[in-house]
Amino acid sequence: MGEAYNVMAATCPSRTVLHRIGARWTVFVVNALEDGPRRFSELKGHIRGITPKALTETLRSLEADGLISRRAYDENPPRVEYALTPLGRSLLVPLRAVRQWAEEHVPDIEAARARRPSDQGR
Amino acid sequence: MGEAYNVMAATCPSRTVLHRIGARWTVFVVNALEDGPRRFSELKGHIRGITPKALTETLRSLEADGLISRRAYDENPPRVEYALTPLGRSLLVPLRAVRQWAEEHVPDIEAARARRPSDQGR
DNA sequence: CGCCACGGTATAGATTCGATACCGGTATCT
DNA sequence: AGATACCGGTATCGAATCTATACCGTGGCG
Repeated sequence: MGEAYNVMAATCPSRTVLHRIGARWTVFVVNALEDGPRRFSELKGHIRGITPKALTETLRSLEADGLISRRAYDENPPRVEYALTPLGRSLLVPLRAVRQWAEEHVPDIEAARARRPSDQGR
Repeated sequence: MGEAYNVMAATCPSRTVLHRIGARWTVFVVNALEDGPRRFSELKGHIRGITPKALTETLRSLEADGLISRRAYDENPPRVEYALTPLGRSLLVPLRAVRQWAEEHVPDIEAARARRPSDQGR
């Protein structure tokens, strides 16, 4: 089953998969699509701080990997909707857990950082 | 309770937490420590392809955030052991799920990439 | 006409990353 | 004694990546 691939092997294809998942904005975009399709500028507004370039690249990558779908309507002003595919929805499960962990453990991590002021900035 | 923080807000501290989790090698290092303490060169050998620089930086960051502990023994040749803290162990749960997802869905993603040869390289 | 909405591109500068070489201290081999 | 090896890292440098910011084309509307 899941035993055929091993992320620890340098040449394993799961490496590139994990790399994509770990890319800077993937967690945000996938989480932002959990409630259904969204437009480009909705995503840009919801994920604060993302630049249009970063959003475009993330969406293109996720689309190439079959995690999201892109649907352009021939209207004006233009309308483009992005949605999770079933595969993307299955990824949402572990990524939502990561997001929740991050939100829940902020105080622990801030406390740890405060304990080592020298490393604080990074 | 996890409601106090929201990763979608640009200024929310959970952002920096999620950024750290999503850093290039974090998933690998945390997963590599799941079975107990390991030495620097054990980690380097186990996580194929990681450079010493990347490993050092990842370990320092995780230590600063209280996710792993570093213990240096005064021996020769030198010995340094890294281990997950309880906090790090709690992060292992969602990260192991991410790793498993990656290993399980390699075929799906490779199929999706094959369907769009133009975007394949990235 | 003049301006706005939308879904992006273009460009440039800062940051991070990876590959590779090297280091200090001690034990062990010849 | 001298050479060599082990361990846990640094140092350096060029390449890849990310951010900020400005801009664009199409078409509708007042």
